[in-house]
Amino acid sequence: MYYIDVILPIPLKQAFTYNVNKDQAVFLRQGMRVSVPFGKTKIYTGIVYAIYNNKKPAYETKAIDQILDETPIITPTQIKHWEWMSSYYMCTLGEVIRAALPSAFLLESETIISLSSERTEDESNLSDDEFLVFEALQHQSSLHINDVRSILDRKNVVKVLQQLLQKGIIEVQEEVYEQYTPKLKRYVKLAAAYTSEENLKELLDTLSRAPKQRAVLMTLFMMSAADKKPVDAIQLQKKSETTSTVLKTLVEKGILEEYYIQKDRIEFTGDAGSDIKKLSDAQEVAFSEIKTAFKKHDTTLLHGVTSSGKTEVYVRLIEEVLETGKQVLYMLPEIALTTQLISRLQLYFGDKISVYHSKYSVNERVEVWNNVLSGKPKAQIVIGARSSLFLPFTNLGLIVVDEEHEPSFKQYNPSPRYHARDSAIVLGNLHKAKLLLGSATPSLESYHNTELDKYGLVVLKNRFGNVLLPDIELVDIKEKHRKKQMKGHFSDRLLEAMAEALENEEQIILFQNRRGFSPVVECTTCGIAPQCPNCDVSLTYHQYKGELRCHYCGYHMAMLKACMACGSETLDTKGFGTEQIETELKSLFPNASVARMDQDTTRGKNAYAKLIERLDNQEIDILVGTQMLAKGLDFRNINLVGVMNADNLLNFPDFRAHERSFQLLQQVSGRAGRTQKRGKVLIQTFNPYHQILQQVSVNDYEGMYKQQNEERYQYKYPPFYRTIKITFKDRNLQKMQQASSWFAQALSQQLKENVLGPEPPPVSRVRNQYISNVLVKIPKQQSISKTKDYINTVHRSFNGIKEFSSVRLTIDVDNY
DNA sequence: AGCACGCCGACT
DNA sequence: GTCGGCGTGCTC
Repeated sequence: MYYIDVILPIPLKQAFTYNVNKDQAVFLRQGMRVSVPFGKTKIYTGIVYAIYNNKKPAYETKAIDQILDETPIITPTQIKHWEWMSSYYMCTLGEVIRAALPSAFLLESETIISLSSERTEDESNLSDDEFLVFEALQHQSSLHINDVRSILDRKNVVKVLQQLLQKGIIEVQEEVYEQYTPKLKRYVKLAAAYTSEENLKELLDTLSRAPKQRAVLMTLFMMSAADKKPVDAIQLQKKSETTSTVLKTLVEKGILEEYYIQKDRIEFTGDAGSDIKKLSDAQEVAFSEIKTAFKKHDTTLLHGVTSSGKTEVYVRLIEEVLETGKQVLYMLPEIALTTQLISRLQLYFGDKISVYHSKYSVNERVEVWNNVLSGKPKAQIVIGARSSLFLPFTNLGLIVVDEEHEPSFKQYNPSPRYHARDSAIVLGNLHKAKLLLGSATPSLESYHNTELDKYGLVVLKNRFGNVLLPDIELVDIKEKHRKKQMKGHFSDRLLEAMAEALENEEQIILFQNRRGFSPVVECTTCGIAPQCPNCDVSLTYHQYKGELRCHYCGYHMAMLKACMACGSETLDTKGFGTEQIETELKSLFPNASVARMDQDTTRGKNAYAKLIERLDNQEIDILVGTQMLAKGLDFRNINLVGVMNADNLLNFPDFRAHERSFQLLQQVSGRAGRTQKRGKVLIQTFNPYHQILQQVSVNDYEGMYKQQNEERYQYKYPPFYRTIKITFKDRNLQKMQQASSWFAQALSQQLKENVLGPEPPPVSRVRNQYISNVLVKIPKQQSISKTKDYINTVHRSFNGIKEFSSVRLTIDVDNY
């Protein structure tokens, strides 16, 4: 008897052992997929981890269902990388696998719900439950039955789904086995029987009374004579100006033969091979400095101010690596992965680029995966979001992590809660590849690492073409309020600058880090704000639908006419969002065309691209938006950027709030004045003397770094201490509190004062679940892996306590 | 995680 | 009397 250990994509620590026969054992390799029965009913896809015949397990083994691959789809290097991830981020290998493999690789024996592709019905006549499902599908492309159960918080969801199906809102997919379907293209050729000249002549004679069919044949001959390539059925139909019926008849008569060739979905057809732009002197210096740095350090940080032309430097570096025949991974945060950037890179590298991120369909992702695995030239450069680091590289030479400081490189949910930048560094080591981190505002950790000489550092101080950095001015709106120089949320200073810009036919960007109309509705009589019944937050007012919504669970209700608590009609809005700015603008500048960019307006597939296009065509004068604005927008005609209120960024309750504010404000400012004319940035704030704002206004990254680093040291935060956050959730408040206290106590037996909490987060209840956090701080000299071992030990004993079995627990390593 | 098994309340 | 609620325990 032979046995294999299989890793299943579920959050269970162990591998599972199945028996196979000798033939299977000889055929199987580590990294192949098998489908296996699991539990009473389910069939799962698993990855073969080990094959052996000596040690018989103590329990009965089941036989596998079938082998799904001819050759491994996962490389040994990937397995090593994933093992590191699972131990470092304290999750199971199965969870890593689930995140890593394109879902088409994992067969599902379940119903999958997605939004209908041809949706005509509007969403207004949906019941509450139906709307919740609809809303959830806006955020993730597909749901399982169980997701729907948890969203609606009840078991019987069939009725709701049937309604939605009937209304044409959703579609369901049932039990797909192998989900990947190759795209096939239809070709035609002359049947073998007619290839001899005699037969052909005879054939043409018999067709003399069928001129249409004859014409098709003649066109076919012409086409195959012109270029010796196979003749595409659709092309033939077009060229011979005929219908599909005629073609079909010819096939049915046995004169033509149809055949299919597998085709790649992603095909780059534009012109490629544009010459790589000549680097400016500064870029050239940076380029050679990077190469020098790489001799000493595998990882180097490129700190270049906004629009200093970092991309061109990457391009040169990539070009050099390509010449050695190695693969390149270029990672970007999801939001920065715009068509603008991709097509720019395609100009240089053409069809050597593959793109990999969440907007791509499962089939497209499988194709990229296979191309990378087999080292195809068209996947020599992969540009992608954080999940692209799971691809089966065989020969990686360089990883570029652009916008290295972006928080979206860290995955929060679901597990594995990995940081793509840090995981990329490990991946690079495994491949002995070089790593370049790039940012205009590096994260404190990375900059700190350059100070410790762990990373190399290369600086690009000036903007490309010596364009000046924008002039940043702080506007004291406390003062302006006092002097009654505010119109709504606009200071006279901002209005003045806007009027001038409009006069000059320049475009304006306004930044407000909050969507919706106004976050809180409050009764001015009794001071009570409407709360979400499921979560511990106030509801947000959305004007366009006349609704109050919860951003955490999706709960919504009609806007109130009177206060629920005291009945008086003195409801007022507090705080403000993008929507309100938009409304105010319409009365302040009735002639300007205003657009809004936030999660609500960029929901559809092409909405974002359309907005960009309109902006590019100067159809928009003023663009109001959230942080989405900060990335990748590169337009010539924007000279004024207004930040409506910097304070809500600075007051965010997180130890990184100041660093993040600096980064975000710098990024937003970078949108202004990308041409010769110097850009202008106005930042409205109640607190113009805040250190961070002062540092932003004079572009003092170093100063910010020094000061923040000092604070981190003082308060024992990263990069000096590492942190691990353990979260407890339960519907029952008491149980949750008991469980988290027990855990914290158990931890502090050994970790002493470095265990903080349990402490409820700012939003302490979401979807009727009470939440509490325990934070473990790890001093530099303390072993990280030993600390984790200890946490695991405590976790195991915790799992043995029956009273706590309903409490959900998650562990987030490096929770920043 | 997912699922079955098993034991208690509001309905035909 | 049943349908369905979620607590409990197991999965090679």
